[in-house]
Amino acid sequence: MSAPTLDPDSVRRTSADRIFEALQDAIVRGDIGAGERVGEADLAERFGTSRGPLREALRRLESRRLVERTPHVGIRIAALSHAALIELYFLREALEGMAARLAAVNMTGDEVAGLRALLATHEQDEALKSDTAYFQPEGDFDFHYRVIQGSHNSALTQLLVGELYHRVRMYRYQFSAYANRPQKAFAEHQHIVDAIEARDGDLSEMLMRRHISSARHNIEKHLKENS
Amino acid sequence: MSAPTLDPDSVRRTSADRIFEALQDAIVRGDIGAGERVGEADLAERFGTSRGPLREALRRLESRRLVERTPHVGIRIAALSHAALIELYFLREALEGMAARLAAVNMTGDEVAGLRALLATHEQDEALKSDTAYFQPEGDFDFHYRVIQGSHNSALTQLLVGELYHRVRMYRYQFSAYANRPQKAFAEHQHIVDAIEARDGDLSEMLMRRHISSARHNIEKHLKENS
DNA sequence: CGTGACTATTTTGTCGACAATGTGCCGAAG
DNA sequence: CTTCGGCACATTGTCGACAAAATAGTCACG
Repeated sequence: MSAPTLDPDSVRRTSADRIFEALQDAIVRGDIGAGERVGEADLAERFGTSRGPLREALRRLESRRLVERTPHVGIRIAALSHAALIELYFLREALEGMAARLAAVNMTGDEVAGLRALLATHEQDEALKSDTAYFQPEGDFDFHYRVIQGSHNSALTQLLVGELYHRVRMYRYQFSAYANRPQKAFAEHQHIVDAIEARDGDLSEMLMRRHISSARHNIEKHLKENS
Repeated sequence: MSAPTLDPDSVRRTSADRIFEALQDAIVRGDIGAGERVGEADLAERFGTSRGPLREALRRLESRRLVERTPHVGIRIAALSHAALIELYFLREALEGMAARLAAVNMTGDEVAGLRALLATHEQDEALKSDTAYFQPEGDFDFHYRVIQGSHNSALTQLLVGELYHRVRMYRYQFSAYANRPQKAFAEHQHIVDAIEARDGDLSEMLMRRHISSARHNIEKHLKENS
């Protein structure tokens, strides 16, 4: 039963798609420095393809604001600024607050149960790493991702997952001034799930907004200290 | 003083940019029917260019959700659905509510004065057309556009202007089930400006949310009647 | 008569070459 | 010595041709 090419989607995956993902990953992780100027020919050779697919990947990254382009001049990786990061968190507050409100109404019983199970696994991880006091980003993303999906509003989901989250991840990787408040964040996640389970939309939104607002304040504090 | 090439930006305008704008306009206005399948070669010939720039324009339209693409199959103009339109208005409620709140804090005195002046011109137009009871879309967009800009939050502005508004315009053109409540909308605009001028962020957000919510209810009513 | 596989056509994906534009360097004039 | 102008280089924009994939039509078989 082990088919030669078992990937269900990679068959349909075009070369531009692969470059897009690889490049996005490289940018998010900081392998290519923020603000750095890059040439199309270099990148094409680096990823083993021609300039055609590469340009398509770049266009997509441009629309996600991960690269900036000026005609006839070239492209550069998006520059990171403290102000832009704060703006992003204000956006998240409004959008994920809305998501939490909708999730309280629209999430199915199974989805709520899944969210609870996710928190249970986090609790175990947390118990183990309570000393290091380091909240691994992936778990946090998982939680927020599920709440967003739970809104059952596809326009909202696409906006958050497809546009904003990559930028948030980029900042998380490259400004290490983050989280370090795992217990608090975990407790807040719990309260949010409680409110969703109680189908209390108002409370869910309020708790989510406060959760993200706290994260923002934490970031602002770190940024001020390190400058 | 009439220079030969007086355009400040079109010098730097690439062919793909022109196609992008032209195609976007054609889609928004409905010259190309929603849901219709289109071939790259046809479009390229239709716009008098080759497939290279056209594909770049299509990628951009795809990221704005105006066209949908499946690899190796082709592209089709985004389909319009009632559900998607309602989702869009919920998004606007959250985002423009946030914009109004920020505008109340961040708008300069000149910007507020400009907003007042805009409403004055609307009032004149409105007085003339009060019988036809038809609120021209451009004026409404102008108002919302200025409030968004007044937020002085570039991430928010780019999101609303660069991603959402074209879709809203598309629905406005193609579902004619709209507005027909010019006096009410105009009065709501006035109240929003009042709140902004008073630097009352809470009230500004509330009024903007209610304004958009009313528009949504109006649309829902129209949609129900025409089906 | 219906269903399945195969082939042919159409459409998209990819590539390399050419043209156009912007940038930086170099030299000459003030 | 500084500044303006022109030239050469490098990079991006555009184009046409080729390759790969999917759809649709057709034919044979049950």
